[in-house]
Amino acid sequence: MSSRPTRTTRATARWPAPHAPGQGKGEATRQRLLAVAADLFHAQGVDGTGLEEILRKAGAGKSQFYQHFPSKEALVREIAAWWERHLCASLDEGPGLDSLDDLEAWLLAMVDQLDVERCRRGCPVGTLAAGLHETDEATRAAVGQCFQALATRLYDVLSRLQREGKLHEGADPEALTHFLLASQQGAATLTKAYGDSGAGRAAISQAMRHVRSYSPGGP
Amino acid sequence: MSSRPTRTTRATARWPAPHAPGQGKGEATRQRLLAVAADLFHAQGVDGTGLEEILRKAGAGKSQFYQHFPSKEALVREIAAWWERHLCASLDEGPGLDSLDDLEAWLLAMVDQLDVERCRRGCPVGTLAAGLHETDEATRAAVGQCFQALATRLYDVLSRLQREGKLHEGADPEALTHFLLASQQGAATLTKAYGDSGAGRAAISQAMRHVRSYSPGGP
DNA sequence: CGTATCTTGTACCGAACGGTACATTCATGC
DNA sequence: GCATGAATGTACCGTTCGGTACAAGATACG
Repeated sequence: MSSRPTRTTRATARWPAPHAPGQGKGEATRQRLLAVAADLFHAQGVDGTGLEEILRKAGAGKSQFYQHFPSKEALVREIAAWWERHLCASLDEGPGLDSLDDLEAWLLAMVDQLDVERCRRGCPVGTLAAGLHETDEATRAAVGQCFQALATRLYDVLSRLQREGKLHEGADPEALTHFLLASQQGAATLTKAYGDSGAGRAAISQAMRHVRSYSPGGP
Repeated sequence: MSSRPTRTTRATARWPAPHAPGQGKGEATRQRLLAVAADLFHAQGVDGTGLEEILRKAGAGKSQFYQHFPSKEALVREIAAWWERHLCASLDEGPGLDSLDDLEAWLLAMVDQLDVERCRRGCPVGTLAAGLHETDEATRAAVGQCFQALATRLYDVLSRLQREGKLHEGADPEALTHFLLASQQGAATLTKAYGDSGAGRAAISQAMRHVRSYSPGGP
């Protein structure tokens, strides 16, 4: 391993201060640890995943892990933030949700993803939430913030649609935000429990029917 | 193996066949183990709960445990069935859900229960579902069956309301069943993640608004 | 009482857990 | 080349894990 191509006598700026966060080989290891942990936590839960397994699949040693994270608990919090970054980025960078059809497509795309995983996984964030212990307040806050961030995006979409006249004035964007997020979470839970996405799709379809009832064109 | 069923000289009935399911001191221990495990799994998840902790809180030894359950995994499956029994019983024995108001009250009562637990727990069955590992098919089936049983009850209620004219003919009781179950699950997840039941209540309130849209009297 | 059977407590197993210590390797600025 | 400090590999810590073995205690029948 190691390689390190690109030696250049001048232009040292290429190897820019090891551990100046954001670059260097260590940062790559850190990102690998995060990605592997996110995947394993998603597949088997936090308590069902040992550090050793994460380390093995990321090809890292324990000392590397503890250089980047003070504890497994801290890693879990970072994983919550990791999902927040990834999910929000896919919302912010996408083409934007400009209609109720877009919104429904976005929700159904998440169920499609569950199908790709053979309906044996749930929502990654929901899995983190369910795995919280009663006393672990710091992690709960991190997971809550992740949902909060998603809710904010959803709220922005709904209130913009309302401003554009695509949703009645009487609609309550905040309530609908919680409603859609809950539908999504519940759909993921049922999909995983049944090992089939049929019930989840039906739930989301009904949920969107409700949202459309606030559409000027009628449901 | 063993058993020794119902020898009767006369009136041996006092010690009625140890392990003839349903009586004896062993059965009481078994029930204590089930109740303690159900509570701990609910609070900290399956993987977050060790056998020793269950044993300690139930005041039992390991040999007692392994007399009743062949493994921890089998215990988890029994816990799924345990919740199925308890939740269905509370539905079957209750006064019955004879109106949409009853239905909404039932859903909100579950959120009330979350509040009692300071919003630090989710739905007990949903927690089991989320804790499933990708490969643990037997347990997934047990959890799925628990949801299925609840869905059946819900479906019966909705189709009866429809038969009684309290729901349009156009309503789809099966789809609404999945929809309500998902809303309930999602509400529980959000409640636990936020540490607050506000969002969950809003979601359920919106969900019932949708169901009521199929009510003849209008939403 | 004697004995057979069931029930219980506890010591123990190997493996895996989260976490620490520390010596080595590697890249880099001087 | 050399010193420096980050990056890495690995051995090890005490604890807990799920599960087993087994001896002592309790109970019913002859």
